[in-house]
Amino acid sequence: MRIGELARRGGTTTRALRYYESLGLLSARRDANGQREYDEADLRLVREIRSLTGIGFALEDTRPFVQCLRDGHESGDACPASVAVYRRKLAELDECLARLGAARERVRAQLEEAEQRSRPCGR
Amino acid sequence: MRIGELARRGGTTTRALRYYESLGLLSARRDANGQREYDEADLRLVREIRSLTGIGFALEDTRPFVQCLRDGHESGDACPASVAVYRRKLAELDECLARLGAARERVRAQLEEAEQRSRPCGR
DNA sequence: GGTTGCGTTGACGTTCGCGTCAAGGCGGAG
DNA sequence: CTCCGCCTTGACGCGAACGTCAACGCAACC
Repeated sequence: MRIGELARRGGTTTRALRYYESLGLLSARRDANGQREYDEADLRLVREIRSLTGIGFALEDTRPFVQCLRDGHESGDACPASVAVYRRKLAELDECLARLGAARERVRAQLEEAEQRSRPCGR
Repeated sequence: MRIGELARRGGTTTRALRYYESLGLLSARRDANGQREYDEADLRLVREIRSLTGIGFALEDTRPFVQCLRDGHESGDACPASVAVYRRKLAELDECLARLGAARERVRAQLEEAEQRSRPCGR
């Protein structure tokens, strides 16, 4: 299949696919006219990338998963490097959740205080 | 006071202050040499901006608070527009927390699953 | 022959909040 | 005089993940 079909089936755009290629995440054979030619394995890679970035992974973070699939594993997270990314991401998410939770609490307190001031005498 | 002192006392940089001015958040009188001249009220504005951005507010979100102080209110959040930003931010934070919490759960589940596969027979 | 639809590369634009030069002016100390 | 420290404007850089446009080629259809 060519790049347009891969984009449609992968739920993305041709621009994104070329971008992934520029990062070395994807590679393509070329046909007689110099057009990129992909197969089902490439579609699998694209779906892995989109699935992970959909969760909030950076493109760089998807690299071990893609490599894992390329190495013939049936799942992108079957390799230690991928699992390490999971762990790191989990820690990042926990830290981010803590910061946001603290921020939320500060905003909530400020809001409450401001509302108190606007109704000085109860209720 | 001039821009360097305002930056120090406000806990930021001269570059940031000029940037705020370019956004219309800050304004400055000029002395005979064309240099920016600030007073304590300006310092107050800068501290309001820094305080809010420190919580995670975008610079645009600080505008109502700054305007509120300029209008003579003793607190930047004494105006309805500021309180509205509080509410909006609170909602944004809640949504963000929900998304991140869901992402965290997905990653955690993936991680657990991957670890199961790597130790097929328990323990 | 012209149009449509697919592909190609290259390069600039976007968003945010500044950082980091560049090139110069002004005032005071030594 | 030079040097230092402060100030001025203007302009480019950054990082992420592409969007968008330009200008072109190739194949098929009418």
